[in-house]
Formats: sequence, C-alpha cells, structure tokens
Amino acid sequence: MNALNITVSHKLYQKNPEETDLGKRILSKSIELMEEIGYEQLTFKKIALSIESTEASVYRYFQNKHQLLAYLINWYWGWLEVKMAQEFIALNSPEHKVRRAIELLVAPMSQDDRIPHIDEGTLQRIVVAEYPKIYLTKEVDNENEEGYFQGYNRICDILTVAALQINPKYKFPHSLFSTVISAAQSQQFFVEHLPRLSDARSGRTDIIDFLTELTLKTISKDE
Amino acid sequence: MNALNITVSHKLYQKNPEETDLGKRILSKSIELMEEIGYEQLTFKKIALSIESTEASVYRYFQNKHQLLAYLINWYWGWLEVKMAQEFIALNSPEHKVRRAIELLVAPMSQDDRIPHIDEGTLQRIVVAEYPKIYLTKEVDNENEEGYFQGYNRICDILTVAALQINPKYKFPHSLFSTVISAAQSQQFFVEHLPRLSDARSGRTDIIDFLTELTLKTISKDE
DNA sequence: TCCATTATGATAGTAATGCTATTATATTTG
DNA sequence: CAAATATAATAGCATTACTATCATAATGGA
Repeated sequence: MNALNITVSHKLYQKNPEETDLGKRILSKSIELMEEIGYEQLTFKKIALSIESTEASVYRYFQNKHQLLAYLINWYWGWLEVKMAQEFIALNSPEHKVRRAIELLVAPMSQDDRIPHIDEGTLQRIVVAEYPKIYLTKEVDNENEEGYFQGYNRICDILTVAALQINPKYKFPHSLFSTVISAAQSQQFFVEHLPRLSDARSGRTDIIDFLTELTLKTISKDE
Repeated sequence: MNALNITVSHKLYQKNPEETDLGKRILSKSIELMEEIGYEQLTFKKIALSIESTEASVYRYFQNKHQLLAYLINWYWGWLEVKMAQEFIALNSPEHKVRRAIELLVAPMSQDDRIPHIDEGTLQRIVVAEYPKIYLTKEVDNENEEGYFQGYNRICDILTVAALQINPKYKFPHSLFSTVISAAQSQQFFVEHLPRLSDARSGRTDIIDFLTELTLKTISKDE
C-alpha cells in the first residue's frame, strides 16, 4: 500500500497544491464546489470562503479558474493513465485492452484512500460536465504548448498503439480515440440531461456496449 | 430565388432580431465579433459599440450572451436541416443520405445571398469553436425544456431514420449520430489546434472519410 | 538560538462585467 | 394627430477577476 502521486505539469499551477495543506484543501473544496455549482458560478472568493482562507491565497496556487480546471482535468487523465497501465499488465490481446479502456472511461471511479484530498468520483463528474471548456478558448494554441492537454493526448496515444496492433493499416486511430474518449464523456452527459441524443438508458453498460462495438467495428480489417 | 427564413424558437430571443434592422445588425456583428475574439471575450457592450448602438438596446433582443449563442447555433442547425432536406430529395438510398449529410457537416458553408446579414461560413466556425458551451451548464435541464437544443436533436433524428433504413436492428442510432455530429465539429477544431488528436491533415476530406467509414461500419449488419 | 525565508492572512483597491432603470427622442401606425 | 413602439443616452450597482501591500506565523538551516 505504497504512496501514489499523480504528477501534473508545473505549467498547470503557480505553486504546487499537492505540497501543502492549504493546497490540498483548495483542491478538495474546488472539486466539491465545482461539481455543486458548476464552473461558471465558481469563483476563487467562494473557494476561499469555504476553506476559511483568502482569495489572494488561492491565487498563489492557481493563476485563475481556468488553470485550476485544467489542473484538475489533467490530474484525472493522469490518474486514468495509471489505472490503465495497471490493468493492462494482466491483459494480453490489444482487443482486451481496448475493451477495458472503454470500461474505465465510462465506469464510475472509486475512491482511492491513499489520496484523501481528491474525490475521484466527483472529479470524474466534473470532467464529464466541463471537459471541452479547457480547450475551446482563444488561448488554446499557447496552452497546448504549455502542456495543458497532455493528459488527453497521452491516453489517446496509448489507445492508438493498441488499435494499430489490431489493424496496422487503420488510417485514423488518433481521430477515432479522441472521438471515443469525448463520446464517453458526452454520452454520460446526454443520458442524464439530453436523452434524445442517446439510446443508452439507466446504468452505463449501454454506453460501454455502444462505444466498444463502434470502436472494434471501425478498426476491423475490411474482409 | 424566393425568400428563405430559418425559424428559431422564440424562447431563444427576447425580441425577434430577424424583424428589425437593428436586430439584423446585431446578428451580423455578433457573428463577426464572436469569431474574432471568442465567446468568453465577447460582451454586449462591445457589440453595441461596433454597431454604434447601446448595450441596453442589445439586451432588448437577447437576455444575455448565452441566449445569443444559443440563437446563433440553433440558426445554424436549422439552416443545415434545410440544406439536408433539399439535397435528400435527389438521393434515393439511405446510405447516400448518410454520406451526404456527413459531407455537409464538415464541408465549409457557402454564403447564401438571400440572407445577407448571416455569414454562414463564419457561423460554422463559431459552431465548431463554441458548440458544447450551450449545453455544458447548470441550466441545461431548464433550457432543454425551452427548446435550446432542438436544432441538434432534429438533425440527430433525421440521420437516425436513415440509419435504421440501412440496418433496422442497429441499437444505438441516436448515440451514434450525436457522436458523429460532435466529432465532425471537434475534428475540425483538432486539426487546426490540437493535431495530435487527429490523423486528418490539411483539407477536410480526411475528416469526411474518417466519419463516413466509422458510421457505415458501425451500422453495418453483422454477417 | 537566531536569522532568513516562506506561507498565509488581512485588507484595500481597481477596471471590467453583467446587468437594470430612467428619461428623452424619434418613428411608425392606426 | 394620438398612441404605441423602437432606440438612444445616461446612470448606477453588485459582482468578478484580479493586483498590491503589509503584517504575522511557521519553518528550517547556519
């Protein structure tokens, strides 16, 4: 039961929140608050109030709300990457890896007690509800150079490798997995809020079935 | 060369902008400005200044920036629906309809001179860059009831019908097309800004090929 | 132990944002 | 011509998104 540390690029914070008690409280409360009131309504003042600190202190950790969101989302992808790596050890065929990866993307995340200041389940709901907001901005090109989207890129690359093992001639693996990953998020959102955009109903197995079938059929070799 | 009117639900405006000169100028300049500076940076004050009107006047047409964005995006989907309807008349097989629909989703839109106050090409770029922002909010459930997302829903339904003609047993047509439509947008964005998330390169034919193949393979019958 | 650094708190201030309200003045229309 | 409607002009206000300054507490190394 060793310690575990998800490393997030230092461009994604002003001062590393994992290194101090206040930093961890900021993370913990931000996750809780953001899920509750949403990204738009969240302010550093509200975070500060709820942890009984001050706005200025929160600004010492993150330049702004946008950077905080980017940090949290990258933490999530980092976490998912660790989980995938762990699970892939036991899996031999690339098809099994792809199947399991899709399950991990969609299934609810369980709490890891080694990291008490991050509620992984709540964080996952934040990713579902807010993910595209980190790249749909006018600063996307600069932020891409700073590594704001590394987490997503890396997951996409890992799955691309598996896809090419299944079918080395498949032409669009990056496109496919960026599509599948974002569909994994958006289908969860649609089931709950815009059900006409989804055929999945309660539970997440429908989404998993949909995405797995789509992925495997798409990369399958033409006979 | 008859007149043409895209109807947008009256819940999406305070006062119909299509009915007055000022309203049309607001639409026209909003599109231009939003593409230039992005949704986040856009304010009603800036719109007002650039059309030499006042903030209060803009507020008479739209409750807020969010409603304006929802209006524009629904206008776009309405427009796309009209185009699809026109083109589908000449197409007989559902497969051709699906193929053509994907092309329409991705190909650059040309200007229609019957509607001089809307620049369809620019509007399409706004949809690519801003679309998820209209539903990724805490108000999504209320706004869904008000019809904020009708445009998307309808396109999705139209394609669902075609898919079920190809394979009546396919289980996830709504999920598939909400995925494909949003991938059509996000792949355009990725090619330009986050190229590691896409295999498509210059031009849009790669994206069209990727989506067409994905769609047709996914709905194909298992042999 | 003491000095220096670092982390936090307390407080203030400022420009911009996102509205709302009021009044005046055109313009249209019945 | 009166009444309604559309717009402009202006003001104001609470909140947001920061930035700055100073005081104080805690920590850690010489």
